[in-house]
Amino acid sequence: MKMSPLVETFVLHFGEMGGRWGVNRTVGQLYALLVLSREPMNADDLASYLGISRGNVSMGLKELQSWQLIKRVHIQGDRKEYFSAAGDFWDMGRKVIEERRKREIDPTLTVLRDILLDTPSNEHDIFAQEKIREIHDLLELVTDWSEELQKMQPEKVRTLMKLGSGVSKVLDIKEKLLHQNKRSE
Amino acid sequence: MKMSPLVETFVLHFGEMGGRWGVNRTVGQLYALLVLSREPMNADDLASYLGISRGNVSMGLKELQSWQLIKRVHIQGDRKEYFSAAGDFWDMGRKVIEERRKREIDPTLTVLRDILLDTPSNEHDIFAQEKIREIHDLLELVTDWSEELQKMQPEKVRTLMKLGSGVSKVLDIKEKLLHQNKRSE
DNA sequence: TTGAATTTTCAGAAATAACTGAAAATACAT
DNA sequence: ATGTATTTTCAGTTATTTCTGAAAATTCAA
Repeated sequence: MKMSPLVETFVLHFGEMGGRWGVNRTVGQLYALLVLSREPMNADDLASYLGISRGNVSMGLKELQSWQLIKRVHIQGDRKEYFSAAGDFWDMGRKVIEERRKREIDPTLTVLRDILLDTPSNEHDIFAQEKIREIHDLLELVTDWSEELQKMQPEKVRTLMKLGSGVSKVLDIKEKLLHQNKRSE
Repeated sequence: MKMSPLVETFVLHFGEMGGRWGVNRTVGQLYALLVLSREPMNADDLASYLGISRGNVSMGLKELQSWQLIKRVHIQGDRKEYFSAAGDFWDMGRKVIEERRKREIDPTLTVLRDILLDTPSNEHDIFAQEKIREIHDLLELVTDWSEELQKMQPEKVRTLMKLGSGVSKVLDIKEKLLHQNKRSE
């Protein structure tokens, strides 16, 4: 089976990009194809469209499910399993960020915390530990913040982003209000 | 030459993580080692500490320089070139985000824009194009915002992050002020 | 210049990751 | 239970990435 040129361009590009984000080409292509199709698809269709083996599709779908990016769909009178993209692209962004944090940042924080518990034994290790503390604190700040953003309603986040550089001014306003309160206490 | 256990733990872990972020293990290790050392190091030292070939170090240093994460240092009376980490870890975070955007998001935006210029020829392509527009708009919003953050002073960004979920309240206040102004016009 | 010290390059080797396809396992209808 | 449709697994193959080390290029002092 063949994809339309429009779909094909998107799917192939997304496959390449998938490689850069933590997933392999196939996983990227599978997801792209499912996002663009209104109807759910089964593994055979997917393999045929993408020109890859049945086994490879199975692996890819398994991974996408573990990322909760796709969902199984049952179709009346068909024994095959069908799949479609779960949620919108905003959800997918969230999932990817969350998952990457779990796999990349969290283990690092754990290692850094362990290192910080040790007592440095010489001049050089004291310096190293200071640097590591700096890195640890920054990573912690960023992950905490990203968790907060995840919890906020998408609409709020959108508003915040649209604000652009205006956020700077809003922060100033907040500062001013704070000082006023202090003075009136 | 051997690293202290403290340094070694950090360097090895950073190497692993480097693999996940767009760089290879060696590049990650080189950077980690340079960050933790007060004195600049030359390529031979680095190769010896990390137990890798001279050529590999040369490649790695070249890449780190292209990312502007390290700087060359000349040392009096020594013909060897020395290197040290450029800027603090905050800078490095910025560089990595910027570089990744250039390599991963920007090309995608270009492709998506091209696709959006086409006129869809059937029902299915119309649906696909709608989805692609959604994705395009979100990616654009996020990249624009990330550019804004890059331009802001680190201190401001830090304040914003520390605010955490409080940002939501600040946004509400801003809304209220806006409405008041409108009413009083 | 010449030559020694140093860095860079790159072909081939080694290590890692991705993919295929057939066999094993599972799910389901009768 | 039995047979068939379907999915999953995984050993072996292929493709990709990373690394080595020796040769070529560069830098610099004399």
